[in-house]
Amino acid sequence: MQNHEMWWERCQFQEQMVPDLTLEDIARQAGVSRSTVSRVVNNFPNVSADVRQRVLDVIQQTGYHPNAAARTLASQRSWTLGLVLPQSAHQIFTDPYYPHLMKGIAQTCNDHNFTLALFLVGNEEDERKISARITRKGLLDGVLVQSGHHGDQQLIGRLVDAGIPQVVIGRPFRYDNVSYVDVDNVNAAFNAVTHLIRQGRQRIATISGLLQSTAGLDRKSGYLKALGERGYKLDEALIIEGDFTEAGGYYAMQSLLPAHPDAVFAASDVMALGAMRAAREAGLSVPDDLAVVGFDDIPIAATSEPPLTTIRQPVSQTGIRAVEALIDQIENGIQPPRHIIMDTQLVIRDSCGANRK
Amino acid sequence: MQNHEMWWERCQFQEQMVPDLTLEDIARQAGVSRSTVSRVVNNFPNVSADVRQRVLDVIQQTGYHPNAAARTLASQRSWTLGLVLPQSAHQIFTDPYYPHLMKGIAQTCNDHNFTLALFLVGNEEDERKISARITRKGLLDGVLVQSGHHGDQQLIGRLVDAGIPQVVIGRPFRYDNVSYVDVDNVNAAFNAVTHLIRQGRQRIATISGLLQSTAGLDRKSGYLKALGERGYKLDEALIIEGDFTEAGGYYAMQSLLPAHPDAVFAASDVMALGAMRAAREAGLSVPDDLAVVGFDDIPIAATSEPPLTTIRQPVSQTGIRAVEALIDQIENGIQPPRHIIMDTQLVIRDSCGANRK
DNA sequence: TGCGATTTTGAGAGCGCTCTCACAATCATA
DNA sequence: TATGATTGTGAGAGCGCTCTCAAAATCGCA
Repeated sequence: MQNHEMWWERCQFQEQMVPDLTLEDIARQAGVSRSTVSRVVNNFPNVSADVRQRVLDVIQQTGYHPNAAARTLASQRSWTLGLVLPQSAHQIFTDPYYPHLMKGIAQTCNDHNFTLALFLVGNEEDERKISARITRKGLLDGVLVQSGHHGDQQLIGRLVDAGIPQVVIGRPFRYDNVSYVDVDNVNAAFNAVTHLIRQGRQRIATISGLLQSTAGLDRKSGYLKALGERGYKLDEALIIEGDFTEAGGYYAMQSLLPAHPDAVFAASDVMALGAMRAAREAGLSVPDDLAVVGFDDIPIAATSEPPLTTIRQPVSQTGIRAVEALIDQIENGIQPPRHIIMDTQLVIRDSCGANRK
Repeated sequence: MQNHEMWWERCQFQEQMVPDLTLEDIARQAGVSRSTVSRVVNNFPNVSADVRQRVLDVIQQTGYHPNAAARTLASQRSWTLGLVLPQSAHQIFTDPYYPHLMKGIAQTCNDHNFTLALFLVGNEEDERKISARITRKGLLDGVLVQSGHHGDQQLIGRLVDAGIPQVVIGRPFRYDNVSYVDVDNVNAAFNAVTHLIRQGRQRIATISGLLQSTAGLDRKSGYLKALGERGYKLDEALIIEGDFTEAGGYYAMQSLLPAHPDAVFAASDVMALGAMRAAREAGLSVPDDLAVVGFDDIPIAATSEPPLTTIRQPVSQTGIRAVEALIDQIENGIQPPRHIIMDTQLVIRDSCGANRK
């Protein structure tokens, strides 16, 4: 296959319903062999201009489309990529992270003329069914696994064992031999907390993400690193594990309150929102009594009361890079695993106190 | 194919990486013919118990998985469903509607052993590529189109012309010959507005959805119907078209303010949130000065200030029903189009004023 | 034990495409 | 014009499975 942009993507849709045509039919009507039609269809060179045109005309008139299954069988390429969103992802599926990720992935697949197959694994049984389907040949050329959660390691291992090209989105727990793309969570959290330190905050708490996830772990590391570098001494009372939900942030903040923090870094915006709700209910003013920094830059972060200072991560971009890495792996064979780390950006709004007069 | 729950979904994953096996290989090792292995693999009856066991053993040992492309080619069934989220959907992709819809769809596909292929169409070019890919044989057994937007009618028409089994999610503009499943938007809006009337509100405004969408249109109809039935006379100054975004709701509310509404029905929660923000900035108290009802019941609706009264729609359930209808159509052939309408539920919280002492 | 009915098994013809290989046609060069 | 290199075209063997049809094995019952 020489050129991924195929003629039928340019061709106008045929209005009338056509009987199922085969290469053979086109060949007969154009007075050439099956091989020649195949060459035209696949944009191969070595077809004389007039023959090519004759074949294209017949194709145009008849509204012929090649059969996907037959091509896949003969060429051993399905032009389909799988995207697996595991159990952990399923639960927090209302997080705008996923739509954005999927948007980047779907768009990139489309650009490269790949079809995207989506697998949401909800439970153990799903996982069984899905791994069987994925490891089956002739369906997928490669797989993207959104992960970073502890429970997803098995699936990743299976794909490695099956020798299926794979790129993980999010840092996996064990990442020998696996390519992945992740945002730089450690640095992002480091920058967020450093920013709070520069505001003169003394008692900086954190509502971490789930510590079964590498994102949760890494963001906590960044928090600790920032405090450590500035000589703050560790206070366990200022650290609590959240679960990436609004309610989780709310309750986490409530239990943080007795330790009298004057700032909090939440590992997600929805948790930050929950934390602000708890603070508000406790009569604390944000940012005067409590500075808050979130993570994600979800849409409502800009319009919350007060607008939320947060970390913006390039989610779509992450998806794009993952697809590109996967396609590269498919086309050029297995290579040393690549670890792609995406930069983040601190978006300063009002909740951190930096904009006060 | 007698039974959709296939043996390989039950079978344990083979640890070692196996060479690509074919039916032929299994047949040879088990000392039977290809046909017999095929029968075992597909759970056909008419295979003696001992032979079946012998074959299953070999399959188990070798870790054989049938080739998807070969089956599709031979059986003319791909066991894959397409989900198309058109242009309009793409833009408002942060709406939690989509994740929930996809969850229902993906889960149901998995339950029925179908693979789900996702197509996000972002622009004209995408649409060309995607329609070509969809109408190609051998890739999809049927297609779900999330629609209800004016611009999506072309795609639906193409699929009808191509004779591909299809179920539309959301009421299409022209729905002759197309099956669809939609929530009862008219009634939902009717109930929401009737609820406001019962609270004694006199000047009830609406921030409608995009009127290029049937959802926007139908919700506005419900609003008008409720007012009409109670003898309220139409005041154009109380009606404004929104765009389903927070900012849209905010500006819409601002332009509604001069007309002095004492209640507003917003066609989506995010718009309701925007409206409340505008009201707050204008010094209006919700619900005392302005009662607000939204639509969707997104997660933050429960924790907004004040908590938002809204319409809960069975989004996942809608996806489930759509998949089931599509599979039915695939298995039992084209039938008279079905129109499935889902009920909604009014969730009363504080923003409508019903819970005041 | 024999004969028809039933069940189990195998042979083989596709499904619609790709791709190698050989042959035919064209070209450049001497 | 002869010769080899190059380009254009066709024949045909798969790819791995399904499914029909017929043969073989088994069964029921007289």
